[in-house]
Amino acid sequence: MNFFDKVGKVALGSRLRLMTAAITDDAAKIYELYGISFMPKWFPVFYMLTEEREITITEIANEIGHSQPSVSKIIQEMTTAGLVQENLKTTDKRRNSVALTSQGIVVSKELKLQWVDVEAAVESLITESNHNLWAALEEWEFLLEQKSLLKRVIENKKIRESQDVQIVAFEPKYLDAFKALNVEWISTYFEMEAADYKALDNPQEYILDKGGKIFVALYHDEPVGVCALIKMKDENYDFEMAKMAVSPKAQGKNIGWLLGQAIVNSAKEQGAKKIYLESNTILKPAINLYHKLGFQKVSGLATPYKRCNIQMELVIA
Amino acid sequence: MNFFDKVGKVALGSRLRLMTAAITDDAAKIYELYGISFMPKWFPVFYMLTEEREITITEIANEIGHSQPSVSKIIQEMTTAGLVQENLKTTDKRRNSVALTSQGIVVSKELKLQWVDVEAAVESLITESNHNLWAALEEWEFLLEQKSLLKRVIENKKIRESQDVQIVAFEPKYLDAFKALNVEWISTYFEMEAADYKALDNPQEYILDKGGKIFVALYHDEPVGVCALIKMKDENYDFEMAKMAVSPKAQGKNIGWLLGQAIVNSAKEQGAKKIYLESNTILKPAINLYHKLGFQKVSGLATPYKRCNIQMELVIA
DNA sequence: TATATTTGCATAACTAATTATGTAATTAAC
DNA sequence: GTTAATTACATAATTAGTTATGCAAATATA
Repeated sequence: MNFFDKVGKVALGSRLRLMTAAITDDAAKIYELYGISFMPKWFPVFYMLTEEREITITEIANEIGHSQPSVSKIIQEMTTAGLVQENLKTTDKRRNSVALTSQGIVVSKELKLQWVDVEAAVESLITESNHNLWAALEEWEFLLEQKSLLKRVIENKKIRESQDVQIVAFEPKYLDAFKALNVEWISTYFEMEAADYKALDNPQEYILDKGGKIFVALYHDEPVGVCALIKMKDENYDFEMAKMAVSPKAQGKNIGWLLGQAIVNSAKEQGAKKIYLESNTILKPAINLYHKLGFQKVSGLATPYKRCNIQMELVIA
Repeated sequence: MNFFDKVGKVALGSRLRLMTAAITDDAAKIYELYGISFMPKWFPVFYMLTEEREITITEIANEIGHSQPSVSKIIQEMTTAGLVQENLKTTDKRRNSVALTSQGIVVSKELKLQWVDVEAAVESLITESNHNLWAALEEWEFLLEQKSLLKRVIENKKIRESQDVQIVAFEPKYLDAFKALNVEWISTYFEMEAADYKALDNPQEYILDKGGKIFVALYHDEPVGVCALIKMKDENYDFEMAKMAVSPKAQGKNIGWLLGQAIVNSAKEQGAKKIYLESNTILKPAINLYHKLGFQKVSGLATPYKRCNIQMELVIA
């Protein structure tokens, strides 16, 4: 059984590598066949020179997708072979403007015949096949430019891992985690304040007994995130979302989003009309998350926290 | 405008190389993302080890399409990293039978999660695209195994060049070429005989005046091949095809085939029923060509040539 | 059974690319 | 008009593979 059928599409890179090797190995033999002393790797650079009368190293590199040092070396080799002349007069003395020599032009004419034959051979392969490799490459270049493979994998990882995350209601055994996770991030960016200690040391008294809720995110049964819904004594707001903390070790698993949704759903169930929150604009990913949850910036409320420089609310439809 | 749109499909190799680079660059970042200390290039070898409990270096190399030294080095690296154990007991002491260590098995379990995510990402790309890159690669591997790109290019070259070949009737100005081309090949393989000199020195008298024909193949107006249709005084045969010669410089342009067809067509026009020829079995490409033209082996006729060890005839339908 | 050939592997040398780095020339910023 | 930043390029170092080579073990052959 074929290796790639066994491994599956994780091996796309390996499969591409082998196909590339097969094609470029044959390319080398094709150059031999036509008896032109020309190295296959020169091809893209040389092609550019047949199109543009004069062009600089960096321009070529950008156009053909090679690195600048690669083009630099190839130009040197082709100069040695007498195909290219360097350092043509330019106003900018840093630039190395290059062009074909008359010998280079002769070789280009011989090569053009070869290119016609190769093009015809590739065309015949495309015609014979059901799946157009050339078109597939073109399309994939576009798709990967829109969203790289890396980004796509990150998304899949997030989805898979968030399936392993459980959001559960607070229990006394999570008391330490509730405090530790909050202390961790607060003391990283700010200083702990009196109001923090009150809530973190006595969540039962200050949050739960007053009609609030605390949710804990478990990843493989380990508490890695917490968030509280705190009853407010305000005519405008029913609840405050506060004390959201996610362990840095567990980032990238959508845990903030899952906790936020649990909080919002719980508020809805309790008939809340508006949820309030306080934060700080240096916490960009957090602010971003609040936006995604539907929170909008507001202002004007008093706050016991020094670190608060932004206030937001969510109006429940 | 995109480079590849401009160049055309000659640049398939370059385009494949860039796509391969894009994918493998992202692969490296993906390994980082999962925090597993594992080099991307280990992947195919490592995968084989997760499938087979014990396997030798060469077996892996054949399976994954790498060279043996490549696998050898990768195994050494993975051994240093503690993932693989080498030199497990085998009867054959040349063989290096390798397997995962217990640590390797642990890593394989972590990697399997990653593979699932990557596979899903590639699948999503395939779904989004009209042209299935994975399927195209699979198909092209098959097509290129059937007939390599090199072979396909050689065919195209032949076709293109045979379009530049003209078959014309003999004229006195081709007298020297007619002799020289024949002397060239005859003296390479055999020795010139008396019968050769008669016909080559006096084609007018010995061939044309007796109702025969001579055709000359011109490549860029240069005579590069000749062939004669000689009237026979035999009850069975109307003509003999003889004195076919193609310059080694002009080989691979289908010239033999074109000359042969001209001869056969001319014989047909003159109402011939059977054409005869003499040759030698060491001239394999020639015998092959005669077969393609429809000649079949016969025997029993007298011949003035020492070098003749095979006789053939073409019955015209 | 001695000898030749083949096989399995490691090591060395090479290749075609890449990133990293240094330097001179140019452009921008104060 | 200095000084800082940027640009264009060459050179060096690195990488992931490849072929070439040599040696010991195993197998085939005379």
